[in-house]
Amino acid sequence: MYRHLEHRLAQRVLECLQRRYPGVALPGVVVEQPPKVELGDFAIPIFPFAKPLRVAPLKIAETIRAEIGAMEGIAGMQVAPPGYLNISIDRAWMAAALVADQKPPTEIPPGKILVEHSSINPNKAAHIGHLRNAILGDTFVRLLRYAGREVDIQNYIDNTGVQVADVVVGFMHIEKKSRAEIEALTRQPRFDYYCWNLYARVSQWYEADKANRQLRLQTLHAIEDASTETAAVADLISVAVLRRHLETMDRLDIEYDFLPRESEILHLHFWDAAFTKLKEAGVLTFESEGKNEGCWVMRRAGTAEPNATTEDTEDTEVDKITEEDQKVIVRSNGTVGYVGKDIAYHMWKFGLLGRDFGYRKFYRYPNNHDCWISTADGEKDHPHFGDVAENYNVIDVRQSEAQNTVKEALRDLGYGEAADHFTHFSYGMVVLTPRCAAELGYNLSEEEKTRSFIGVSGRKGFGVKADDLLDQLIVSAKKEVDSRHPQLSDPERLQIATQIAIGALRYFMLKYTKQSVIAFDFKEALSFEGETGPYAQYAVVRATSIFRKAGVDPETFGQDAASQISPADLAQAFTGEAANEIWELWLASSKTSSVIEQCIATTEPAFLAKHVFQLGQLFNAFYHRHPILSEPDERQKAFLLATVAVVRRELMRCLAVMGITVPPVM
RNA sequence: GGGCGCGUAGCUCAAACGGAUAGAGCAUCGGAUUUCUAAUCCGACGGUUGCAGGUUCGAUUCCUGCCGCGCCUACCA
Repeated sequence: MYRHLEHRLAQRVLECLQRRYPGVALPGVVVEQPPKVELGDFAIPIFPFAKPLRVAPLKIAETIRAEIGAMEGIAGMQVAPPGYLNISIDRAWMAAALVADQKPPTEIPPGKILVEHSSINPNKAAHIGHLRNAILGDTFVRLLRYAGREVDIQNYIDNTGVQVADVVVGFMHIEKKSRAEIEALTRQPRFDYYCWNLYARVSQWYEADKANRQLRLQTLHAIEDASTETAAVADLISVAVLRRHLETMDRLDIEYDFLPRESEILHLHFWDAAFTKLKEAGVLTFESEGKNEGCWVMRRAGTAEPNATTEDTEDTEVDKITEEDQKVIVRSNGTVGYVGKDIAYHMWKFGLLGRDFGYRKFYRYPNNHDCWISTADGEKDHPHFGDVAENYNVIDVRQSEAQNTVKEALRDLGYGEAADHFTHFSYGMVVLTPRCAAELGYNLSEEEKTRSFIGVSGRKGFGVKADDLLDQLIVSAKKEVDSRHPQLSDPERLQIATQIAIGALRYFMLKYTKQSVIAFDFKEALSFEGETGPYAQYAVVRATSIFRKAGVDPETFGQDAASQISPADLAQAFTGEAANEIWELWLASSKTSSVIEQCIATTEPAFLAKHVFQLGQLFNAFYHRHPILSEPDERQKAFLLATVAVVRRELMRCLAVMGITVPPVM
């Protein structure tokens, strides 16, 4: 409702100005919140209009106030120096809408959205960096679904790359294991941990004797040919590790719909179809000399085009790209690189390739949801993937240039629409503090000791594994739950501890803005106090507890409250100086849709985490100041209970979007 | 060398589109529970927003230069 009002207000103000000053080009109306509730609920800075209108800000504000007319939901407007228009919401009106949980209809853009996230190399256990990716991606999916959008979740699997090849080398050439032995190993619990250690050993083995690297190339080559024994082993390993990744992410309530694999992009010749179109459109050029002789190259994204400004229509001569600005797409030996495959894959995503994967069911979640995987020959009946209107790739910032190159390739192919709806959801790395590195027993080199942080390295086997972190969080939470609720059964306490652990982990990964580098530290990640997931969960638990003691069901209380509390009661409750504090809580509760809209528009889930914390803070302060069950005035008591019901509902909603559930007690 | 990003309190981070007195958490110190759970609340302490200019009514935010740090810049993925 807040969001609806916000939009309507901005529109009305603009209309008012256009009516009063016709023909003048005006900047957009910005709606923000005044620094204090006493000043009002919305604030519109008028300064930007002063120049184009050639009128003093205060005077313009006064004009709007006088001429805008009545608006449903708005109680009044005030002009504030040096040039703000402050607007007060009709508190009783807004509160009644909130109690009744009214949602104004919204227009939902047509078309399906594809969110690609996780995309972990299937050669070792997932670590904290992958957790950040998956949690950001999954939360973004939940944001979109909350906004009514249809979303497909894809997890791209690079099962034929160097990283898988390295582990295959480890099994076949260092450990000299047979296919049957490897198969037996894949059935052991946490096979991905085994691979984690082996992968680190392979890297050392390469270091020890450079000649060993020959095997990497041979193996890589063999994997691409599906008929080889090596390819069979690689498939065995990558599928087993992939399954482990799905299990790990499922612990956090993260699910996928489809797992497209690089092997199918190769075997179903996606690239051939894309290559033809890229050549026809002149996106790729053949280099006949220089260091990239014999390669098909394209311009790297972000490098300037020579005559971008001068628009000569007749100049069809292909612009020479300097070697430095060239991105090799097809190598001189005829094989295609990663960016090329990615271009083909993205053409498929937008339904522009003219080819499709085969599909088969791969993994069934406990809730019976099926996750599909790509295959050469698939099942006849399968859901329709791809052909989407919008695409978001959750990939860390190091791939910005590659992502932009794919986007520009789409644009240069003439698919401007697709390029415009291609979004690289970029985020910063998770790194380790030197203290954390020391706790993990890692010996820092002299050079590393001087740094403020150390990067996670799968190659060195250096990092915090996702399952380990989650296990540690659960143990830590369980200790607290055990001491607080000894009367509960052990499985019940474990269940609660798990919910708290997930809440802490997901909140931790979401509270930082996405571009910031997270310096991982066990002390902060394992904290359950202050700005954390458990803080917000605890606020809801307290709210639930009030209803339990009052013998009222909070879920159905809304409808009852709407009939029991009259608009006059609400108006009464929000009058007077002291009422500002409770109103602030209602106001914050009304913002869910507005905050979620902002998160989507800016691809920034951290705003929601911030909002949840602020709402929790306001509620906890309210909780301390207002004893509810002992309130003698029945009408006041009903109002306070309605307040708790609304805050509880909105907090749970926001937490659900973050993938966080709330235990019955804490 | 070129490109992208970052630099805010002791530490970790906010402040979308330039706006009202730059805010939180942690840490430190001092308080609060006969009450709906103290995983909570209240208070104190803590700032030349890396440096120097510029743009303007107004700059943490935009522009230029400099300093420091990170990433990208492979016929790897």
